[in-house]
Amino acid sequence: MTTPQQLEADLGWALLAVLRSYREISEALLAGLPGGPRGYHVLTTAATGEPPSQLALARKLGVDRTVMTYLLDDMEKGGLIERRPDPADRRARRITVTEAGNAALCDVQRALRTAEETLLEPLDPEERPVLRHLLYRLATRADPQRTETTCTEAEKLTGDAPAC
Amino acid sequence: MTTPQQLEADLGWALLAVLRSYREISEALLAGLPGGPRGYHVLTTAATGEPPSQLALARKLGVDRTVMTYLLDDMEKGGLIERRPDPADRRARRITVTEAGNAALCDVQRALRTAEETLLEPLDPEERPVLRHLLYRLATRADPQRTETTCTEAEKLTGDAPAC
DNA sequence: TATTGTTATACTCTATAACTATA
DNA sequence: TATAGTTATAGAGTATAACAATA
Repeated sequence: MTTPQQLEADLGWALLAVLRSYREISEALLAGLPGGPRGYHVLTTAATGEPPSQLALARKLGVDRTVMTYLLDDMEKGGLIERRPDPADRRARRITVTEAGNAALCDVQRALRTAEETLLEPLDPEERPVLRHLLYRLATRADPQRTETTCTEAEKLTGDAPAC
Repeated sequence: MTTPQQLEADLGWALLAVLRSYREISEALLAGLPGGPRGYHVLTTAATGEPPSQLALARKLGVDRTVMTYLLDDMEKGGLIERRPDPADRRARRITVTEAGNAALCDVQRALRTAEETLLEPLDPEERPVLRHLLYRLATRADPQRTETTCTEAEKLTGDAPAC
């Protein structure tokens, strides 16, 4: 029979399986959002700090810049983001999140928080933050610039009311 | 500023980022294998226990059965697997791993083991098995039948020599 | 000359539908 | 009638190439 060490050897399989579960439970939540899961990542990235260029967004999400054009087209039509000219470089466009975009982001974030806890339910309550912490440290190692929007932060940037 | 709790909130992002790193470092390893990452998963699944049907494999990998046909075509051409008629159901085919397939599986598994440790290097040595364990428990929750091939087991099944 | 963003095109991947053979 | 597997076709998603504007 296989030992626990051997059972836990296939890290890639485990990662993929967990991500697949995550996608299943979050799919419904993100279905209404223009751009889906990617649209959500664009919102979280664009809502924090300096409005990023399209190219910076594309690199951060790991997609081609042409894909980013189509994605932002949808999100702009949906009223979630705006393309503003970069005063320092007239080739580039800065992606800013609209009020509606911030509202949508907050809604989705709250729903995702619940969905994530559902995903982690098989673990003991004290194990859940451990997994989050370890995963996050690995993830930021791969992308050290990463910072995350919180609802309150997003609202500060737009000068918006609470609601979140 | 964001607190650690807030920073670690986006589980989906962290999972995806880590999986992306994993794919980067394993890409080269799996490039030569017919079927790539999926071919590897087919090998690990088919090398353990009863040779599965194509449909069972498709469900386990989360792909359409037509995709499985093409995937197995490539792997059969590459000499890694064989399609054998199921004696109990002449519609179905049992996928068995050839000797060459087992050898390839062992090679890839050994290389992946190293690659995984590279991925986990940012963590302290005692944290690495913790992450593996937590991820694996979540993953098996989603797919409770999961068992994993070990090289020695695969060799037992084919009556093969060690080499791994 | 290189870079940002857009558009058109081609390619890859995946799913749908129709078929054969079994059950 | 339903299921396992195959094949052909259509669709979605993605990348490549060419372009305009700017650096």
